[in-house]
Amino acid sequence: MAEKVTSLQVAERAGVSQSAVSRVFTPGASASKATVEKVRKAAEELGYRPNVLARAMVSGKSRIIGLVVAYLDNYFYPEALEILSNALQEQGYHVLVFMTSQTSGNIDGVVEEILDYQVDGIVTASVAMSSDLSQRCLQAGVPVVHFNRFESTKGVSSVTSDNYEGGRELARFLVAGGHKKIGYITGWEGASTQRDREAGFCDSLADLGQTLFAREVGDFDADRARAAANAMFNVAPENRPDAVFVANDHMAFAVMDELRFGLDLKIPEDVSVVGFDDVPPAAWRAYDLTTMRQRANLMVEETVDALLDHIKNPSTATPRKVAISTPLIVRGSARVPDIWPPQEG
Amino acid sequence: MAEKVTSLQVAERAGVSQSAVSRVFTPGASASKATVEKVRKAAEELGYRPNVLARAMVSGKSRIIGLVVAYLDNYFYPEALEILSNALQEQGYHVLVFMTSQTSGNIDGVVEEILDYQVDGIVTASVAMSSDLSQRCLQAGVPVVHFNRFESTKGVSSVTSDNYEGGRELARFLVAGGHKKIGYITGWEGASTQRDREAGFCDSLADLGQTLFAREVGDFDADRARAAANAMFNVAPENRPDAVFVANDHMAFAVMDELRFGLDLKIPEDVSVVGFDDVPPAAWRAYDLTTMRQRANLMVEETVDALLDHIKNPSTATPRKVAISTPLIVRGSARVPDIWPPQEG
DNA sequence: GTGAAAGCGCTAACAA
DNA sequence: TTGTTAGCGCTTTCAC
Repeated sequence: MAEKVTSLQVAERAGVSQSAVSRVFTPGASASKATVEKVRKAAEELGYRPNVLARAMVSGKSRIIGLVVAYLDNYFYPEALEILSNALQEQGYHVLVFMTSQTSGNIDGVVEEILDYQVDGIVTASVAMSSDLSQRCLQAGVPVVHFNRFESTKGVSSVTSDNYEGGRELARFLVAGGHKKIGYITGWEGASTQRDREAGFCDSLADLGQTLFAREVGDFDADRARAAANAMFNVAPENRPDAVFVANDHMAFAVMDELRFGLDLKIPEDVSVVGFDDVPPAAWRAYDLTTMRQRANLMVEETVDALLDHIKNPSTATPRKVAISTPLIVRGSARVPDIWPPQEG
Repeated sequence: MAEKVTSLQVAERAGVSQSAVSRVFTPGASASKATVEKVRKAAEELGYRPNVLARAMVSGKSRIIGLVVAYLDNYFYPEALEILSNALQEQGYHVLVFMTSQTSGNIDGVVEEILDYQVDGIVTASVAMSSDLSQRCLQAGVPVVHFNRFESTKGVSSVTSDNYEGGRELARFLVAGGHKKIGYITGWEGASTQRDREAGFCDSLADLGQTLFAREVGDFDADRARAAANAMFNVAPENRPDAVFVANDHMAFAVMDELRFGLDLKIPEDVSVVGFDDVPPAAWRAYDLTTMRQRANLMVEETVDALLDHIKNPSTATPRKVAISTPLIVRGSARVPDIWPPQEG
């Protein structure tokens, strides 16, 4: 077992001081060409690599970002995680993952654990933490950015889609498609994403002279969504919506299955279905779901941007509340208006 | 910005030595009831929490596990990641994620980076690393376990499904179902999972007096699988397979879509389709895919078990090669034999 | 440009 | 049981 090689050993072999070795491996440091060469050679021969943890201790920068994430069964998150992790890696950071569940209210405990690792920043994906805790992070000088969850807490940044406007657009689309009895299956009602999507949808509906024809709670859960679909559609034909907005794709797939296979309804002939997220299966032919695209790449970009800004300029950086616009992806699960997009003027 | 609270400050406030504080926060240490109380109180008041990194430096144990993972678009991995992360958390470890791509052969570089974090162990999910690198890890005293990828390298553990036996079972199922022209769409041919599934499938076919009727390469990629399906099925009817085993579910969905919507074939009437993994969408009614279940929970259990064994008993632990059996999940995408499971005797 | 020296916050002997 | 002491491997003044 070839034991750990330290900078001191490299120094001895290169015939320089230990601090010289440190400088060679420190990006912004100065060393003569000769020294650099000697050191690199010795390091190479010994298989030396700097100990990130030791560096973190003295510099106070761990280059670790803590990520709190709740549920990976919504396929938006694996996608986002992949992009986020890659983006951070490119900046020389790495992601320490902390799983938690939305319901098991131990999120605060998880965040404490994260802080113990002296992370340089925290990203929470779709989980809410107490504003108490947010304060603790701020006080500890650890910037927090909420991904896909708007948080009004002062001082923390959040990056989401423009869920409100996305909801509005969906309503316009459905109404333009001639639908008169429009239903909505909600996400988890504690989530800002859910609230914003619903508010935008209903406001827009109102603008167009309609109101929600039916509403059921889905909690962002496939099983509950299925039940919601049943409650909403397993009724006399005249009480059946002719279109339904399901608060995210994950639920929408379950709803479509229930509609087609459970209730023998045709999509979009009997009922139009639209979702939100545009996760990969939305594009699968069996679903072909019309949905609002959450642009994970842009969201991540903004997240990383905000995070690094706070890390690098602790005093001057100002919290951001970013809302990314969501293009409507028109596919086959909902009747398409004759005129779409709407004519100008 | 309430600056970092150190154990020294707690010590002063509690009127004890700094090491007393350390002991109170070290699981297996001894301290009198009185001391414990004083220290806990002081720590509480100051909001003290031990610095994991400092602890790691001196103890040599970081309680960080490095996870190298390639592609999260196969939904088996998010699932596995979630279970793994939770299992490790329960043992007081955390997961540092490193993304890489199968193709971009920089896996070795990634592993070097991992080592820099002084991780206590490494899990690679479905990626191969050079045996050179495996050696480096062993030499550094960092145990490696390969998840879902068999590696013959001496000294490293691997946990997979019993892919060979799974392949065999699928062949038995298809043949018992009366299929005579059986095709196979491969995964990435460099993967042990792919090789084992195919070997088992073909060996079993041979035992039953058949051979592969058609074979196309799918590379575990949805697009390539679609193309493969087209190449295999867009032919004169008599040259068309009556069943196809697709090397994983992720590809199977694309194949089913292509068969139904591209070629207007009925599943399972015109062609039976079976997959491997049993990811959540396999159970969605629109696919209802008959497939071999990879039991992620058991696989993770074995992975964690092996890893901790190596970490805790560096000298005595012996590398393990675990293969978890895979139950066949019979759904509607393939014709079901009249007699199934086969009668004994 | 370079080396000496002082720690970062903690654990682990060692004495007491 | 407790306090004292010596580092873990590194970055960073500070003289030279």
